[in-house]
Amino acid sequence: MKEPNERYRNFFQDVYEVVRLIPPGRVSTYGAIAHYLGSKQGARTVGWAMQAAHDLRGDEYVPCHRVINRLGVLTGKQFYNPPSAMQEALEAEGVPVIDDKVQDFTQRFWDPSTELQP
DNA sequence: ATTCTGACTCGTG
DNA sequence: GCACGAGCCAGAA
Repeated sequence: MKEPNERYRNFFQDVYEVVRLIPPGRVSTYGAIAHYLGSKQGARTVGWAMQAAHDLRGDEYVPCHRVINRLGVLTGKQFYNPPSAMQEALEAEGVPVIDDKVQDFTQRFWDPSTELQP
């Protein structure tokens, strides 16, 4: 995963890989992914990566609907078309969403640093 | 090159 | 519990 000679680590590509590893029915947060990648507070960059990943299709597809903020709110739903697509995608996987908030967020939270052992 | 913004998060008051 | 400010990184103007 990590090249020993990489000066500029592609934050985006790393984010994509981690997001792709999120199991269906589980959700993760920007901060958790950023923390797993080494940045303590680079959560904004993760969100930016999601926006860039919005166009990816096929093998490059990234389930960005499973990535939400730390409060369990679908902050990025307004970037979907239609905005309700994100909520429906989660509910289709068995994740109940009420008022743009994921129910049982703590149980469904998937932390790569914890669930994904190196 | 400099400035500003943003799918975020944390510490204070 | 809520509001404000600071920190971090990538891209656009």
